[in-house]
Amino acid sequence: MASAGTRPTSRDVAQAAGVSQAAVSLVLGDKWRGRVSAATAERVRAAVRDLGYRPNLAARNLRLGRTRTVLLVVPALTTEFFAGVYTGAARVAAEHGFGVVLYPSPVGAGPARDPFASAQAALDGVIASSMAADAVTAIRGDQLPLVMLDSDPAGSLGAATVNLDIADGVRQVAEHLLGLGHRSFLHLAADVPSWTFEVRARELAARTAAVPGTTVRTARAPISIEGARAAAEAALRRHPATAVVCDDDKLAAGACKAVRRLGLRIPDDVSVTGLDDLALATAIDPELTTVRLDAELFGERGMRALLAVLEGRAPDGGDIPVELVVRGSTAPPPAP
Amino acid sequence: MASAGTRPTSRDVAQAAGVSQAAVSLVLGDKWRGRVSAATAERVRAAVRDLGYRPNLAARNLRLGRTRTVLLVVPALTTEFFAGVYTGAARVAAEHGFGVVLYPSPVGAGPARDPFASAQAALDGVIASSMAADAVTAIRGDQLPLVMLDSDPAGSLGAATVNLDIADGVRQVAEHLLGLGHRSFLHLAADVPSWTFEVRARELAARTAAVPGTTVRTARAPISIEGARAAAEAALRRHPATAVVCDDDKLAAGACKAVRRLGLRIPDDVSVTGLDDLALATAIDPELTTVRLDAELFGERGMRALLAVLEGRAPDGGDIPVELVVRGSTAPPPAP
DNA sequence: CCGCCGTAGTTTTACGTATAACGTCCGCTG
DNA sequence: CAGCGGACGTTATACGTAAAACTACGGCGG
Repeated sequence: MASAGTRPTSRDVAQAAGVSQAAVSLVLGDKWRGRVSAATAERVRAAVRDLGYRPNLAARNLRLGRTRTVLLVVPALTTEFFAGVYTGAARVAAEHGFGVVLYPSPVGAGPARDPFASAQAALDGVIASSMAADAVTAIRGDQLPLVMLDSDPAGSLGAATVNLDIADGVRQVAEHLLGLGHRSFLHLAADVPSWTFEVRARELAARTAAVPGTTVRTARAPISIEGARAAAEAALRRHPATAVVCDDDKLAAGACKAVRRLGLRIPDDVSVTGLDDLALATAIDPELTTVRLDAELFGERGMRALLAVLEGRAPDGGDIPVELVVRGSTAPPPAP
Repeated sequence: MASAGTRPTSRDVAQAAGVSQAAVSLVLGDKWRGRVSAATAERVRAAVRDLGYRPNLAARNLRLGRTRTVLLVVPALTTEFFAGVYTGAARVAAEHGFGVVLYPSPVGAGPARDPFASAQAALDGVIASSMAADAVTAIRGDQLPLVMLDSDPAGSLGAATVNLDIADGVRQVAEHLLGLGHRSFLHLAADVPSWTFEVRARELAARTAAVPGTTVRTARAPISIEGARAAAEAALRRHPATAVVCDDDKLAAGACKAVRRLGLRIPDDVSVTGLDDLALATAIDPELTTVRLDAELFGERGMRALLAVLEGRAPDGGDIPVELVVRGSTAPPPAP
């Protein structure tokens, strides 16, 4: 019996059950068939319960050379989007006996201190949002299996990638607004250097360029409601537009405030669209026309891709489809 | 030199530098003064850089018997509040060489599967939100140092607690509304069994009871905008009120939608208050009068308390002050 | 000249687990 | 009846690190 205050080890269990430490390991590892009698196995399990034994994970990880733990690197958790990503990833991970540890990259912290130093856990692999890419560069030293979420397939450090079909989402938004008759756009862009935001800009430009007489101006804003409000208000004051296309729902919420400040109504005078479909989208009035992203599926696919890499298989590709959700913030432009 | 594909160990470094493994450990642990010459130490560091050596954390954790990692157990990450808690806790942790791992307790998952099985990391301690208390009961088996956030000091499983002064926040809200002249209240309560929500109800009842002629009715709602809207709408339809006090900002956003659905205006006909001061509070129109909680300080204090417990010191008490933020959603009630 | 201390290391051990390798005993088959 | 294989274990070892215990040597005070 271990002295009080010390956690019991498998050896303590063995002693209590009157067997060797190896037998305990076999029973707990469920590898005892044909090696230990059922009666002995039950005696071991009883001793485990009695002593409240829990295996020392550090020792197990050392012995096995793997941890069955992966790190999910996300930008700051100020949006519930990554909650969904985590949920999806964690579910798939659990099905395969893995755990997921979250590393919210300190926002704007530059090329972050090594995430491993911070999340001291020993890891088998990493899933990283491209929005936290600067934190990930530190990972390249270690040759840990890596999956990038929403990253440029070309320049993704050679890692596997899983992407949402953002281009299709922007296409749907553009065609919805063009179909309503809008011809003058403000693109409220996120002030974040990230491939996925570049895709938005590129696709919007391409779709509007296809319709003659259409103008698109761009304003950049930090992803915060107040920052977006200020940027949108300034931009609209200089160059009025009938449609404001925002890179995400938070920016759209700010844009709505800007429009109202200018004495205009939504959607009668100005239409506004978001992207994400957060809770925020239905909290504001009118509710936001936006693009729904399936965050959980995103996380699931990310985890599946990482498992594939870990097992030496090729991750299966294919972008994740997205869906336009039309609500009350879009309508035909006012008659001239 | 380790064979390609294998991570170099401290022994590989030792061989490359022409010293013993122990010397490497001394140099890396910064305990070499008087034990290893400066020249040799530099040779070791060069070898570390050359080989790209990184210590095996599993081995270190096993050897030291501690991990310098703590677990932060939170309810689902669907609010940015816990992002702040994490940030604060992680900052303090980093100052002390600790890392923080996040475990978002699966919402409504009942007495959760052992969080350790999920977050496979070996841990030195746990900080847990009382809203994820059911997940924490599993922890009691292990005698890990535990700090509870916003938990009943009486029934907190004997763990240290750190609390926000929620009672004071509710008091400020009540006096603000009573001062404006409101006498008929609806308390939109969170449908979550948690001590901190009980405190809200108790304090609101106490403050309003002090003013004759005041009525308070209670409606319970799940913490989601749509759920809150439905609950508030039904409650207001049965018993009109001039002030809706909500247990958090999300509920308040739903309440605002309910009020508008009933054809009433905010704040002219009905005042609404929240609690949290999330981004949501300033996203809606009018902006929400609410109580600002300092999430980062909360996380900081939680981590400091855990460090105190780990070092055998007594955590210093004292609730964290909160602050009423008056915005556009509250005004005097309409004249009768 | 002896003992002692400081410097500069090395050798050895322990952390707790998983598993390969090794023993027994016994019943059965050829 | 020799021998063999399955059931039921045990013994021994390795994972990579940190640190205690040990070695060796040069200089210096008494």
